Amino acid sequence: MDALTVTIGRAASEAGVGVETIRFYERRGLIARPPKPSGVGVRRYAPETVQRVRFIREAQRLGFTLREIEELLALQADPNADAGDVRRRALAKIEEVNSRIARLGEIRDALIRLLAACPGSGALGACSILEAMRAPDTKGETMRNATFRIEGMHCEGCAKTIEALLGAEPGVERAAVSFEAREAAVDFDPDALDERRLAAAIERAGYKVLTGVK
Amino acid sequence: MDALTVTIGRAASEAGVGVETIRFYERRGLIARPPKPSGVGVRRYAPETVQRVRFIREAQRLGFTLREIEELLALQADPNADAGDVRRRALAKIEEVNSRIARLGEIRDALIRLLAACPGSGALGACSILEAMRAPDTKGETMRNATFRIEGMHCEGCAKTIEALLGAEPGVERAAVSFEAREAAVDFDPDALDERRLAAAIERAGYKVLTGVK
DNA sequence: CTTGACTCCGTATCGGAGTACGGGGTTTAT
DNA sequence: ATAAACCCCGTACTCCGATACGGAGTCAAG
Repeated sequence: MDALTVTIGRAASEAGVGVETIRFYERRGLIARPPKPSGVGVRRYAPETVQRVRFIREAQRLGFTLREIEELLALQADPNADAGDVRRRALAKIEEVNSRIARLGEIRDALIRLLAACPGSGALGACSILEAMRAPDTKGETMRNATFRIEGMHCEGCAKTIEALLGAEPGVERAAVSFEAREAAVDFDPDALDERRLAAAIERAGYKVLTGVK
Repeated sequence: MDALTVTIGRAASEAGVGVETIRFYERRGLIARPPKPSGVGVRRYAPETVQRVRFIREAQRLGFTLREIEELLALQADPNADAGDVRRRALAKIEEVNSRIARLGEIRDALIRLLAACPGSGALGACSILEAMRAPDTKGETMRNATFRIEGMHCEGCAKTIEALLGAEPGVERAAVSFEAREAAVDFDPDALDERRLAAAIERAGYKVLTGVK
């Protein structure tokens, strides 16, 4: 019973986590599970394990996921690893955090605009906030957009042909066909026609539309 | 077969979601499941349902969770509801988003500081970023903090008594006992003593410590 | 009237990070 | 020596928002 080793409960409280969290990290392979002395009894954790758990928590605080932390730990054990690898990861994380902040900023701005336009009390029917949620975004409102994956095009000319015939369908506002991507993007009025009709139009020209494309 | 009603696939594509999403919302009770005509066959969705799904997506875009959206929808159906209720929710959401942004901002700043201090390449042992994760925070480093729930205190005097005797234990840096909260918070040196000893000290004075308190 | 697409419905799975439970065995303080 | 606290381990559940699967039934175009 090495005085430097500790039981799981002690290790957990020293690292500032729950016992179950230690076990969870073991299952995830983030920390090693120390062997039981002579097969039965109580495991004892080395101080390095506690350090490792602290490392994990600190990295989490910095926004890294457990999966990423796994990689950082692997890096630490890799003799060929370079400090630049860690630096690149930190940089990527900053980018990621920045884009999450930007996204949240957009949300906040939209909410603030709604709040500014809101009378603040009265009947719900007049609530401009609910109103805004009912009528999404006020642009491209009635148009629907569909994308088709097309087989059988031989050249740019085929693409232009399809583009023209899609544009000729009543209700189609805009049609773009890419020969390279083998795809067609169509903006159309859902009251006038639907995806099926558009696909049929393409097939009538001798091409094949793969179904189930998002 | 009312021309205004649509099948689930059509409803989904009009609302810009997948078929499974519609079903999921039905299970969650966010939208009503239309009855099947004469018990079998295919359900038909009213346009209001599509509107409702659009509302849900728009509210999601604004940062509301499905649970919150459920409340917004209930509000819409409530004749006693007021636009102020919606306004308050929007405001609370803004606060929430702001605090998430602030949290992410802290993370980003910490990462930026680490990156600034980082040499950028070389051996991993010298990586200041990993180093910072190994040694969390550089303040209050060796002290441990514990909280105890205490039964048997009669007045503020009891709390002061416990506070004094905890402070007298070797290794205790700071002890605060709240009579109102029935709790003690202790900062102590984990190398000198542990929670058990502190609890024992409290019990020696005639109080009861409830175990398993986080 | 066939064929292919769509629908029905229940159940299972994902990902991320744990938390909870239950029926044992082990330690430790008194 | 005994009770209280702690540990072991596997499995299941939590939250959140979907997505996927599979076998059977239904519908519409050609």
